[in-house]
Amino acid sequence: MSLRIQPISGFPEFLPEQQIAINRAVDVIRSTYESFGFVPIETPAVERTEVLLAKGIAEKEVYGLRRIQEEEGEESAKDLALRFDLTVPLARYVAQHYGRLRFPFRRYQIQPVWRGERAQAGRYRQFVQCDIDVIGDEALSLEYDAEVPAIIFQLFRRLGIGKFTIRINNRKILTGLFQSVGLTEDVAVRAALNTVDDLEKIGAGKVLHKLGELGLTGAQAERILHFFDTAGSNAEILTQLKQLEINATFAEGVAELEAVVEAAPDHVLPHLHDGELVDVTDERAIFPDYFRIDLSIARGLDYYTGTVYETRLDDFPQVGSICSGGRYDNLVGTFVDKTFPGVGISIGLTRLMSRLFEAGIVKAEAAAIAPVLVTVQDRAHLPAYKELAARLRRAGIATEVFLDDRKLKAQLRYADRKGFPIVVIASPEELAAGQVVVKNMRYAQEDKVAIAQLGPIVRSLIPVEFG
RNA sequence: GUGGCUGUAGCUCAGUUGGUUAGAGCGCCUGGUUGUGGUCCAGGAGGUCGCCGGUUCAAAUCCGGUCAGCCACCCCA
Repeated sequence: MSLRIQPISGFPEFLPEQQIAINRAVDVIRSTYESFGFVPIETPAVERTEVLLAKGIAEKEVYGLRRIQEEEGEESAKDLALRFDLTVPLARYVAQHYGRLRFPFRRYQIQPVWRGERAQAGRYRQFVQCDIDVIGDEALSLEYDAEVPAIIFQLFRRLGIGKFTIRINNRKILTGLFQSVGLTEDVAVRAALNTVDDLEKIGAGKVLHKLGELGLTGAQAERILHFFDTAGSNAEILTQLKQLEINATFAEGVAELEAVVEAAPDHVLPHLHDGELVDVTDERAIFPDYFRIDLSIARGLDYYTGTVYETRLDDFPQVGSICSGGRYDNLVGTFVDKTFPGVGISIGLTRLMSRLFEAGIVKAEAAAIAPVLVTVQDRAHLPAYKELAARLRRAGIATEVFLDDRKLKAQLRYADRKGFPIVVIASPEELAAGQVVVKNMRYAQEDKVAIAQLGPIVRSLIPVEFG
């Protein structure tokens, strides 16, 4: 019998060498988040559909859940669904547990989400998000809006993903702007937000046309469009914005944006630490080059109320956003009659990693996760070979023993193909003499060493990427 | 969901105007005698040519259907 084994489009899986690289990236993400005091949580893959759709997420993007054989009265596909992001489940989680949480509640969450759209390069139907969010009780300082992009900057610098730009804006600026030309209905404002969000992609002409469809006169649409010509450094843009007298909402957005942009650099560590190595680059000095105001960023999700972020790789703009988020003052309030403003951001890990592999920025070569392979020459002495491995593991060195009955040649080929940097070889005679051969596969160099010295000697040969 | 392109070995692909036992590269296995991989050489395993139906003496090759994949739109990490 042969079943269909083709992959399902949009549901990615990776080879070991890639998964190892992904996991290493997750290690960096997790440790960076934790270094800022975020605590981990996980939430179920499944939520009630009404919870997921409470804040205007498009229904057609959500996967329903049901048993293949449903029974009468059982919760079905229209009642239960796979989560679409990690932010809405977080809001539900906070609404449910707020009595036992400490605020400001800082959590990170690294889990898959599902979206029912057609897959494409860099666009998946299942992908992993790495979120951080801060939720306040009643109030939440704008300092948190400033901290979030600083953390992301530091994290991406540690990951070494090449040049990127975190673009920031404040929705109140755009909302105020649209209100000033007579768009008062939420629906109309939202439509206008989505339109200008596409400015870079669809061009000025189409944006003008779409704004016209929303009821703006030609002059008003031109005025809106002209607003997006505002350019320069962050400070220059802010100066120009402050000179405009639009309305209270607009002014509030500008003030918030200014506060966030000014506070952000203080959250950046001056230098990157990688174990004992310290990069001499002044991270605070280069930060402004990676963190820029972009007035056309609006974000598609409805729940954002103020600050919004969107991050792209400078060399691969067509990939789209790899990390975005923002401020949501009313999301938790959807589920409980209290006020818990929040701000957060999400890294699209699957998209990010798949692009880094493609571009060769991250190398996925070795499929070995242990640096050492102990080969077996004489199966009559298997216990002695196993003891060699145990000795290495006791020394904290991950080690694999080749247990199949194959020739040494085949065992070495296996070591080569899988990418072990170090191989231990020993004949029964050598074992009896308390000695083994340690082979460095990369430099084709061998040394005969005393078994008693195996741990320290092997450790000195382990390449950095094996930790 | 809509439109365009594609569907041949594990992977990337070639297959002349339809004509004998369907090919290449990579990968995999074996060997090239002395415990030693990565290079080279020789040999080998592996395919009902996405699936179903039709035209034909004859179909991977033409036609119809179907399924799947890729790209664009929508939307977004």
